[in-house]
Amino acid sequence: MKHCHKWGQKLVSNGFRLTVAREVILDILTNTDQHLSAEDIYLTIHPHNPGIGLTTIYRTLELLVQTGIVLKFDFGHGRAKYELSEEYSYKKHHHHVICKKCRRIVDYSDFFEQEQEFIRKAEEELKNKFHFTIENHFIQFYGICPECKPPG
Amino acid sequence: MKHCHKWGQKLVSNGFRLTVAREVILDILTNTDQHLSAEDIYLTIHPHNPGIGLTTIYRTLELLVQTGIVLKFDFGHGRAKYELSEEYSYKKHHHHVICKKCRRIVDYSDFFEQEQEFIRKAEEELKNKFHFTIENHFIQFYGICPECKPPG
DNA sequence: CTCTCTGCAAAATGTTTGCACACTC
DNA sequence: GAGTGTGCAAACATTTTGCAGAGAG
Repeated sequence: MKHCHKWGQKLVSNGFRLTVAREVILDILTNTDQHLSAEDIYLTIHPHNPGIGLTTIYRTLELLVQTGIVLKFDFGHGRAKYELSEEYSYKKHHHHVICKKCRRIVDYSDFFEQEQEFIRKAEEELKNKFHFTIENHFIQFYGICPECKPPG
Repeated sequence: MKHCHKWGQKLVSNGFRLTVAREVILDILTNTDQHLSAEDIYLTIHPHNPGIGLTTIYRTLELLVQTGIVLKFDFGHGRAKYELSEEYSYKKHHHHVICKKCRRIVDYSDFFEQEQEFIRKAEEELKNKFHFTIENHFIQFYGICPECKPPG
């Protein structure tokens, strides 16, 4: 067993078991650089682990979101997408650029200094003005990618 | 008839008719400061216009999104929410702060200068780096509102 | 008279739940 | 054994679609 992953400890310390299904799902999420839907994960897993059903995937993802290991995104395309949260991912914190036509999602993490500063300040301002405790933020840009752009 | 609304002209000039159902739906959207789901609109309309069905509302909203009159939001709560786009709304451009517990959505449009500047620059950068044509952006902060905060 | 728009009922889609069994501690 | 975790099938909620009729130009 490879309890070496940070998320393994997190799960166990939260009183959950590190089952095969959960390991497999977390492995997929760890080794992809994409944003996967429950079904994406199911299809990836299924050839090697036909025993793991869609239900388990949904339940595991919900668990992982609750535990803060995974982030759930809604890009408005009818199905939720999941990715490891910054703390458990090799990827840096990033925002998303989404093509309205082909639905391609591009990560964008080359923030200029201003961006970090903006977020920090915005969260502070929201705290002062609305007394919200901000936990996270989603910044998404929608547009047309070069491939989908009409020629000319 | 009150063809006076900006959206009336927009619809007609795009080759669509300004029907009663469409007018009613647009009136609701014009006169609310909330983010309405298809069902919200249906329930608001129904007492006065029992003839307008949910299907029509969905079809109208889709039409309005295509035409750019309405923006569709997905806050991850299972149903899409709609509001007039800046161009057709009395409201200023704004971002959203969402309570994770009670799902309350607060608009937030008191941008400090930095925010506008950040968006302008980000869009420019995305254009240069990924050759995306950016059409709009969604900035959402998630957290816990004061009412939902555990006391103490 | 044509073409858009609409309601109804049915379908489709993504997600959740009930239940009985399997597995771990 | 007690309690967690799971698959299957069924339930669910939201949204979409087929079709035939109503209404506008």
